[in-house]
Amino acid sequence: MLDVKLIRENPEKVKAGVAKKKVDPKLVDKFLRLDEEWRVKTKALDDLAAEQNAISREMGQNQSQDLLSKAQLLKQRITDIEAERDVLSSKRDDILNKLPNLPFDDVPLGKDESENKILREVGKKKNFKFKPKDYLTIAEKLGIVNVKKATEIAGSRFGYLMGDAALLEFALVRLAFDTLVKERFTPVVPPVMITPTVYREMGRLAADQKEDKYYLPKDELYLVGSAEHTIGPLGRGEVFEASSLPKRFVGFSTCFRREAGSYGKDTKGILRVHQFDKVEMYSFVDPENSEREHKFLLSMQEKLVSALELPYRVVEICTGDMGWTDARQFDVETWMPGQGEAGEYRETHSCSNTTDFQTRGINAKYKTKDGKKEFLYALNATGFAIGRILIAIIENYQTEDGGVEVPKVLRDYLGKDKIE
RNA sequence: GGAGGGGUCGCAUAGUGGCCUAGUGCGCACGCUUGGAAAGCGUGUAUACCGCAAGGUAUCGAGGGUUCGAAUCCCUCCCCCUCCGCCA
Repeated sequence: MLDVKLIRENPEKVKAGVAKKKVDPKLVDKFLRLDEEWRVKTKALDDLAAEQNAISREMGQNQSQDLLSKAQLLKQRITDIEAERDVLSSKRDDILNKLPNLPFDDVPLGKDESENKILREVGKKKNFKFKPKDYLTIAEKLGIVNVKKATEIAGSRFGYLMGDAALLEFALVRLAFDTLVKERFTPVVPPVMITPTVYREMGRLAADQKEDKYYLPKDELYLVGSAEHTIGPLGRGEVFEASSLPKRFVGFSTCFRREAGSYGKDTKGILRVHQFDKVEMYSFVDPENSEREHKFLLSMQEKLVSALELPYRVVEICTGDMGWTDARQFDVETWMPGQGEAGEYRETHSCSNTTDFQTRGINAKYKTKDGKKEFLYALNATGFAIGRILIAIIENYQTEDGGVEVPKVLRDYLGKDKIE
C-alpha cells in the first residue's frame, strides 16, 4: 500500500503517479476527504476514551451513582461515534487498496504494451534452413506435451509435460538454483496457499486482481500466482540488520492463475495456462540500493537466458502496462521462431522494483546505521517460468527431422543431447 | 478429526474485574564508578495512530461480547504443546 503520509503531504504527486497507471486520480481527493473526517472522529473518540478512563479510575475508589450515570452516558456516545469512525475507516481503506504503487519519474510514459521501450536485443537468431514449426506441433509429435488429455481431465488451459519435457523442467530448475545459489540467494520452496490477510498486505488483492486468483472458500485460502507471494512474507514483521542486506531468495513453486480477462488470448497449448511451475527471485534491500539490485536481478535473468543460448530482448515497461505493485518493471522477452508468421519475442520474464509498497503491508523493516527502523524495499524477478522457457527451447532448438536439440548447459542435467 | 494443556514487553516469567498507567529477572543502550574491564549502582528500553507540542488513544494470539471499567469473565477463530485417530 501507499504511504498515507505521502498522500497527505504530496497529493499532486500521488495523483500524477496513479494517473500514469490509468487509475482515476479523483480517488486521491476522495481518500483525503475521508481521511480528514476519519482523523476528526478519531481525535474525538480518543478524547472521550481519555475521559472514560479517568472516570473508571475514579470509580475504583468511589462508586457513586452520579459517576455511574455519567459513565453510562459517555459509553453510549463512544459506541455511536465508534460506529461512525469504523464506517469511515473501512471506506478509507477501500480507496487505499485501489491506489497502485507510483512509477518512478523516469519510467517511460505510455498507455499500453505498444509503448514499452525496447532497451536492447541480445543473441543471434538462428537461421533455419527450413520453416520453423511452432512448439506445440513439435511437442505433440514427440509426445512430450499433452494438452488434449489435460483438457479432458482438468479443463482448458492445462497441460501435461511428459517424458523429456518433464525432465527438462527439473533440469531448468537445477540450472537456475545452481546459478543463483552461487550468488548467495537462499533457496526456498514456499507454501502455495496464502491467507487473504497476507495476500492483501502483499498488495495482491486489489479489486481487479482478485479475479485472477483461485480461492478455497472452505479453508479461506488463496492459491498463489507466484512464489513471490509467499516468499515476500518471510520478511513479515521482521527487522533486519542493515549489514544483512541484500537478502536474496530463490524459490520454486507452482503458480495458479485463473487468466480471467484473457478469454480468446493464447488459447492453444501451454503458453498461457492455469497452472505452471516457476523459479522466482526475491530481494530485500535498503532504499538506496534498490535500483542497483534491480539491475542485478535483471542481469541474473539475462545470465540464465544466455546460458540457454536463446536470443532475447530487454524491455522497459511503460507506466500504463506496469504491474500494480511496481515502481519500475523490466521484461525479458525471448525469441520464439515458431510464433506468428516469422517468429516473435514473447514475455518469459519480468523484473520489478516494488519499493516499499509491499514491505509497508507486511511490516518488513531494517535497522539503519543510526538505529532507526525503516521499511525495506523489495524486488521480485522471474528465474525461469517453465512452460514459456520450454516453448522457447523447443522452437529455437528444433531440427528439420522434428527433434529438439538439448541446450548445451542442460545436457548433463538431462543426460542426452537431443530429444527425438 | 477427537480429548486435554497453553499463547503476556527482545527472551523468560508474575498477574482470576479497578492499587496493571502490565511487575520482576535476563538481555540491550547510556551514564556513574575504573588505568581498562567485570561486578555494582542509576537511567532508559515496543508498535501504530491523533497532536506544533505537552500529551492522549489503541494493542497482553485475532475478532466479537458482557461491564462505568477486561490481560483477567463469555463466544468464535488461529497458532503451539501432549495423547489418540488418519496419512506422504
